[in-house]
Amino acid sequence: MKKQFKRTLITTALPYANGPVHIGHLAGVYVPADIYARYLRMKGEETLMIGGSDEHGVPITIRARKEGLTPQEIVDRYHEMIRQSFADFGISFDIYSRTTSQMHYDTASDFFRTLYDKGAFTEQSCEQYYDEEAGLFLADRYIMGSCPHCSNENAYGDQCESCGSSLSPTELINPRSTISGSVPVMRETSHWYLPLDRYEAFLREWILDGHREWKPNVYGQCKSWLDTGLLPRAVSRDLDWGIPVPVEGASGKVLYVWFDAPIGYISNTKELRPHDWERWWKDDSTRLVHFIGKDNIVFHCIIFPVMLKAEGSYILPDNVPANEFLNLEGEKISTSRNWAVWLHEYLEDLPGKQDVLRYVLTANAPESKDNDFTWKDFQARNNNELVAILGNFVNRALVLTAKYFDGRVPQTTAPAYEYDLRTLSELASVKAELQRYLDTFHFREAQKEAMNLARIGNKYLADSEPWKIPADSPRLASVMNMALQITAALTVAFEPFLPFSMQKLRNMLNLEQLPWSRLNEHLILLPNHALGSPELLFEKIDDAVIEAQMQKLMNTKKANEASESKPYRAEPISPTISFEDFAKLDIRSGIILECEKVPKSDKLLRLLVDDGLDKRTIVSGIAERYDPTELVGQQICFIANLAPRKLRGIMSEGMILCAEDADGTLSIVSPDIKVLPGSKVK
RNA sequence: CGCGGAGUGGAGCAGUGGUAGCUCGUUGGGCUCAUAACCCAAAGGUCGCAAGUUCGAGUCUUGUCUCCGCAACCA
Repeated sequence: MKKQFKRTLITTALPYANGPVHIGHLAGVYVPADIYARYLRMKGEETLMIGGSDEHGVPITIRARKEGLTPQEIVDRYHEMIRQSFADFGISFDIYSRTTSQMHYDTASDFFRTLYDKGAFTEQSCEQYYDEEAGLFLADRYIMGSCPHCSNENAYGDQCESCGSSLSPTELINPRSTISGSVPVMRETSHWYLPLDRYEAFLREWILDGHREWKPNVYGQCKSWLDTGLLPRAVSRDLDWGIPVPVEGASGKVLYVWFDAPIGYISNTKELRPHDWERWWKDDSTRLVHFIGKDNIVFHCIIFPVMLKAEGSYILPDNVPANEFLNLEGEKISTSRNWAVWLHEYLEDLPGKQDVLRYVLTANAPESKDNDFTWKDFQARNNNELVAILGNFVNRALVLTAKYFDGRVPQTTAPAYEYDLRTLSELASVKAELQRYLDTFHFREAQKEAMNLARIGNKYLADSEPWKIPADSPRLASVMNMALQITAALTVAFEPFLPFSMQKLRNMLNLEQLPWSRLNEHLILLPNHALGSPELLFEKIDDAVIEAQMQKLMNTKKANEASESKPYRAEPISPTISFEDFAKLDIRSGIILECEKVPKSDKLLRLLVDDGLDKRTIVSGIAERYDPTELVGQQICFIANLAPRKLRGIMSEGMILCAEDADGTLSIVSPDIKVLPGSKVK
């Protein structure tokens, strides 16, 4: 049984305010959400579309520090930029707010407090690095030290940017705080956790049984999380940028950004509708729909619903139409590598072409798998579809009317031709198909169906050949009347997809915006209605324009290559050590007796090594370079007195010495003549 | 055997048991009102591979290969 809803609340993923937005954002989330919202509004359904910037979290504080600004200054800048981009592209938010608003602070605080008072959280302690001088706990990114792999002295606590290894802060050698420069100490801290594991049964029933209609990528991802088993998730952090945890004795702690952000949907609704927001969030005749990218599935299908469920008075999402990712010219869009088409730059280079991008991104939307945006495809879709089919039909209809009827809608005459009736019935079926696709979030197909309407129009003109009909024939009047009615229907069918162009088209028709229900009417334009002046709806895009864009990307690529493959320079030599320090190292030669790949790992080999006294197991990350079978019998050098360490469950007793080339290629260090196992290396 | 998604004519996609479709591109023809646009027609696919269920499979089952993403991981 399908549930009857009275209104729809659409939320869009909150973009993170530490950079501008690009075509991937638009294609994955905002264009589909906007199409859906416009469609519902045209149908006269009560609809809200909520958006806003996500402005907390560690990366923003790091960017602020790097640029010598406050986090607030950073988010002010990008919030404004993002807001402007969305406005420019006609994303029709009812509100676009931000998570640094007072309303959001209050709402998120209250939400946390309610769950806290209900005992919905658990509290756990753990050890974390603490900066005594600055007086705060350090997030991974705030700790630097020497990389244990490549000895780069400026590795971060979560990653070494020199060798690309991902790290945990405790691995760093000589860790130091990036805030004060002091040496951090381990200190116990405690955090609140949302015990997701307690909600497994609820989630299983709600999603796996109750929402089989969700898209395969969403449903599959949820099922996988549930089958793996859920763990309690921390909802607080030791940080000074965020919403303070509203609990006594929790100073220095803020809400984890992923706890805070989705509540932003609620805060922003409240800000927009202070008096009746609860109708949108707490009335089960409201339908809640989250538009997101695939990276956010777990937060919107698991964590946020659990938060809402734990609070108790909120409705849950009815659907979460998550899209996959959009690539650019065959490569992943990357902010840090500047591999993107930025919305603000697009509008500078191609002014007035918002709808072209909207059209292309919808036609090629990553609805079921990752898709690729190419400038060639962009040009082809503009020239062959928007210009040649839609724009051209409109132009034909208007130019002919201007020519034969002085720009006034001619009187249609009965009896209607059989061919006219058939064309009218096609209009009705276009409407039905459009609705079917829009209702199920198949925007790509829906847009194609709208384009069919223009095809029907072109075919109607070609078959009816009004240019061959005598000027005084009543048939000419009814043919042109029909062509104009189809044109008017186009303003309805394309309105959700191409709002700017349809406004332009309505001006040409001297027509106001119509509700969805009138899409299949054939009497939209009344006889003798004066049309506005015709102009071109879309323009062809020249090769030169496309080449300029591709050149821009090529330049980016070159710049990236240049910075990546800068002339090789060896790593700086580490600080001088004493002979005593060196003597602490016990380096030996050995012979590999056995060798096999460690299961479930990409890079690890488990080696059994004869060290002259005994056999020892060493795990080494060389599987990508060496075939296990060819290593047996190979002489190696290894550090014999290194503290053992577990790797993927196997205790590794030592470290193989390898030379690592600039490109990361590994080469085992080996004595060049046969030596006895256990021979000292010095 | 960590998890999920995807593999359908040159390109991009639809199609969850009953004659394999759509858009673009290609080729040929028509038209000339229109931004050399439009209309018609044709060519082009053993639906990744293999086995199975079935009267019948792109569609269900099992196995397998490839691509994408996530996770893990590099003493």
